[in-house]
Amino acid sequence: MTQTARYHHGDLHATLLQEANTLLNEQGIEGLSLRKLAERAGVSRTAPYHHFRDKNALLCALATQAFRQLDEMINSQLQEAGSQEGIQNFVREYLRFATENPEQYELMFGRTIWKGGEPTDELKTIAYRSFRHYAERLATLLAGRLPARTDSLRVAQASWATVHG
Amino acid sequence: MTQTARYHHGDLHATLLQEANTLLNEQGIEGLSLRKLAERAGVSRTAPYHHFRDKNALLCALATQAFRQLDEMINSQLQEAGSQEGIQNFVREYLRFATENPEQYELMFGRTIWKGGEPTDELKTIAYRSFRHYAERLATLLAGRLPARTDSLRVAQASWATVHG
DNA sequence: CGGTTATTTTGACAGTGTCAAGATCCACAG
DNA sequence: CTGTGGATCTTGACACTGTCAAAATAACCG
Repeated sequence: MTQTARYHHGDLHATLLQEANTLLNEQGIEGLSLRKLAERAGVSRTAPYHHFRDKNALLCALATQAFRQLDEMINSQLQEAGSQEGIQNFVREYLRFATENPEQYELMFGRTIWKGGEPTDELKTIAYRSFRHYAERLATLLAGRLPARTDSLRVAQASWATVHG
Repeated sequence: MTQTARYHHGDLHATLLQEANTLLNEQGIEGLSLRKLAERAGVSRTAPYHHFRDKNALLCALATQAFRQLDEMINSQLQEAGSQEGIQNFVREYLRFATENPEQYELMFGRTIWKGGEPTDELKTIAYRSFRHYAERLATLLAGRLPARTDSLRVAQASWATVHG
């Protein structure tokens, strides 16, 4: 629906993303090669190039997907915005995402995309949007404290430290 | 002196480390290939393998070198341990190291070594030692505050955030 | 049916890390 | 001085990787 459907393969675009995700979880970010991916999808080595311009584009698409997922998680929890311990719950949920999906997390914030190759415009917009949602969410949860911007950084750093350790 | 000297090349071990460092600064961590390195050193592709078992070993050696440098910086500043604003000075110096040598910093703390390949024993010991020095230094500078461990983490996170942005 | 377009494949190229065998050279024993 | 040994380096090869060009195939639309 997002692109096309049912040609030779069926829907390679989706299949590739899906298989790339499992490959990412299995072998880590550096174990993800286009050729392995193509083989898993049952197509030839260069088939993915008609759905993603680059390997970088593929990684950006994966990261975008993960950001969407994170965003959804954030927004879904927004309704049960209790008061005090809602913060703990929120942070816990955020950390859970980071620890349960370490590879996607690395992909989202790591060097591979943001330093090496240029991130896609789509990725940039959704990343910034996600961060904005995140900051707003935190600002809502924090009634009287330091400015929200500072605290969001704090939490981001804490989650990083958690993943790091 | 550390290993050998003056055979065919002269002292490849040192030359390799040196050239690898400049290559690291020029092309970043992923632009560092053993073959380019060998070409720069004026030797054949597999020559480095008699001085470093792996590419990973080479990277670990580079990181070890950088840790030594950091350690030296920390210890050199230890003598002029003023009182209050000595902390700021220390942090500033630490951040300066991180921002002036971003590639080495990435190598020291980044994923490449600590996740992908296993770090060398030498690297691990000096990394832990460096961290210990760092923590002790901070504990000395902080008279009455939170326990030192927490604060050292804070500073580490801040430096990471700085490099990240 | 024919043609246009989307999709996929085959072949090729450059670059990477790494191993196995051979060549080269230095140092030191005889 | 000479040759043996071990350190050092090179050549050749293999299996990967990303990526491009050109050909082949299949679907759609008129």
